[in-house]
Amino acid sequence: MEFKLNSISPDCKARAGVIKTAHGEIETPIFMPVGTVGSVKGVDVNILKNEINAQIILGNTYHLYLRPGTDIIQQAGGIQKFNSWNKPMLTDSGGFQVYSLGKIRKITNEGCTFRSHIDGSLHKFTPENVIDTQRKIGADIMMAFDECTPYPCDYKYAQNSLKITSQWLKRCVNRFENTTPIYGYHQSLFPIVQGSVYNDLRKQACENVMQYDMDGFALGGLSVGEPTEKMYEITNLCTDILPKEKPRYLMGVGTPQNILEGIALGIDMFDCVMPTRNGRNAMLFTSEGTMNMRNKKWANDFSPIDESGTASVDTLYTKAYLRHLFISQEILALEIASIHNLAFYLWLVKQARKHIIDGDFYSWKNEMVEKLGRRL
RNA sequence: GGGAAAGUCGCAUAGUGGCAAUUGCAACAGACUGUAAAUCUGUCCUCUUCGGAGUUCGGUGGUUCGAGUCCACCCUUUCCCA
Repeated sequence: MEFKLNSISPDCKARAGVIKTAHGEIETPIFMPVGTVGSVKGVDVNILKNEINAQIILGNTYHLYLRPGTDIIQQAGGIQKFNSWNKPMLTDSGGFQVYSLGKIRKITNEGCTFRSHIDGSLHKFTPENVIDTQRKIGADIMMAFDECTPYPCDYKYAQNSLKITSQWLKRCVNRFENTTPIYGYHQSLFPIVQGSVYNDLRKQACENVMQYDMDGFALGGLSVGEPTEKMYEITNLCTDILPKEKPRYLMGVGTPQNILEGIALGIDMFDCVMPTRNGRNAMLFTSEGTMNMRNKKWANDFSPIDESGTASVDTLYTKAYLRHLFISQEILALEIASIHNLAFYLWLVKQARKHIIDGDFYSWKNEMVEKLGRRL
């Protein structure tokens, strides 16, 4: 994998670059739609490519391991063939499930045992088998196995968790370096910086991950409930330390505002379930603010969903119709909202990139953030 | 004409002497950040300084300390027999 920086903002840390992977190029900063089980919920691959202009999507090791299982994916020739996406993919390691499945998992130094959320069966994830599984899934970017710490998280817990995550990283890297891709193309491994909201732990975590010459670095354990300012503060601290010539990925972030601020702080990659999940729950993000499409005020608003939207659904359908679909619990509502939100997110990062290259990102960003926070 | 059953907060339901009154739907809001989420939460008779206060269960009377619940009559609806 290659990363080339095209330009850096004069008045903040925003960067525009290009990541080259075996499945194609990714222009950064980029938002990566989440497709946990190998599918971006409610959105077909053609729409993802042609309407949304997605360049890379996520999959999840834990979910794909449980279903359909790595055998099937291997028989298909890797995840990009299995889901017909055939473009860059990234798999999360299951580290987030260490956090989100808190009640049905147990962490040890060795790894983490999970109860399947599907049938309750017991499964053990270790840094080694998580790398093996990600090799079998075949994403271009694999994530190290970590513990995404909860918030609030006391210092002692964060410190101990970071110790485990660091040990796991060492084992992940070791396994990564002693295995080869199954499908003949290069796969990268991104370490994850943890350390909760503690500056010294984060600094220590950054220095720890930097000892490995990996293709990119991620910030994890943020946007889990901490104050937004804290998230920015930690992000800023980390991007000051992490190597400039490698992509930085802020995991699980976030709102459109979070993404623009993240870009200003030197982040290149983002992913979040928000555009799809909130879309399914009737929330639309637009350049003028957010809308709850279930609200009565849209009942007879026959204006386009988003006049300035880039997806065809934005001008094809009206707000009143979309509200009707949500109220009637029609599956089409979820699809339209997901397409709109993802197209908006991808439009947003593309604009950000353009303004970074043009050199006026910072002022544009401030203007946008103000608008994005509105409630329509 | 004769007989039977039933009328509860938008709709549908629960309730057979201590209830502002069950549940579902609908309605109206809110939440959602590396997806156990097409999910979850709240409001849903009126007013409220959120402590409460005031009016309710087809209607009118009555029994009772107390009635959606018991009694009488009336009104309405449904079904059955002529």
